[in-house]
Amino acid sequence: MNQAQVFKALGDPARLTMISRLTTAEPQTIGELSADLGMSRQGARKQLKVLESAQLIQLRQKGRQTEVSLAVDQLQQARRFIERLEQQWDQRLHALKTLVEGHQPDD
Amino acid sequence: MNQAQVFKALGDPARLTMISRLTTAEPQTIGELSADLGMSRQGARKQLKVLESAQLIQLRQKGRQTEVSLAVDQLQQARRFIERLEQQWDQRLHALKTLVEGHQPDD
DNA sequence: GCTTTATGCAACTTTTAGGTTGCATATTAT
DNA sequence: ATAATATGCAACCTAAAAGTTGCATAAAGC
Repeated sequence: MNQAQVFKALGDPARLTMISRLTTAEPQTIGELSADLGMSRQGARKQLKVLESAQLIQLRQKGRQTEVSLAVDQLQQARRFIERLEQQWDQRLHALKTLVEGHQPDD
Repeated sequence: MNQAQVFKALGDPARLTMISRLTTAEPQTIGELSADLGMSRQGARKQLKVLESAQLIQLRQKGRQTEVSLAVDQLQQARRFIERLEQQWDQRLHALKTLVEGHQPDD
């Protein structure tokens, strides 16, 4: 799984709305999730496919309807990715600070 | 600042590379950051503009060159956004679990 | 069996993104 | 002064994304 792809999938208001809805109630059917997004059912369906390819959701056939559930793992990985960036960034700052202090022993 | 816009900005390999580079060395000039991305300087410049509109980086003119630095705040907000989603999700699971246990007092 | 519901898929249009080339310009170095 | 460097901006091209409409179909309800 490509990290950029996951962020890209999250980078759309409609898709972010659907993800957010899934955190509060789950599973939901494709029909439920596709309502009130200001677009056609088929339009929403396309966005769900994007989320599915990014492995942010899972689909499961249930009779004539399809249940959608959140794949929290992928969300977690996205968060951790950002976390690592933040860590790298401030590790560098600390290293820099130590270096500077080393050159000025009397603080 | 729009949350989807930030994720969208992160949702491209070249842009993610630039952000990542900035966590390890900063500030860098536009020229430095634009090298080795497999695209022209002007192409890279466009991507930097995307990152700037998403407020993930800041530009600062310095003579004939421009320094680019990371705006960690925005990264932090993105991470927190995902964190909140994860929290909502597992708060719901706990609520559900409690509810179920309430109905089956003898576990 | 007939109808309604919940979907799927393909073709098409329009908008946005990603990237290029070409040229202009201000700053620094010689 | 001239040349080299570090940029900027606009026009253009191509490809991908976002969304639509129209039609097909399997499952459920009556």
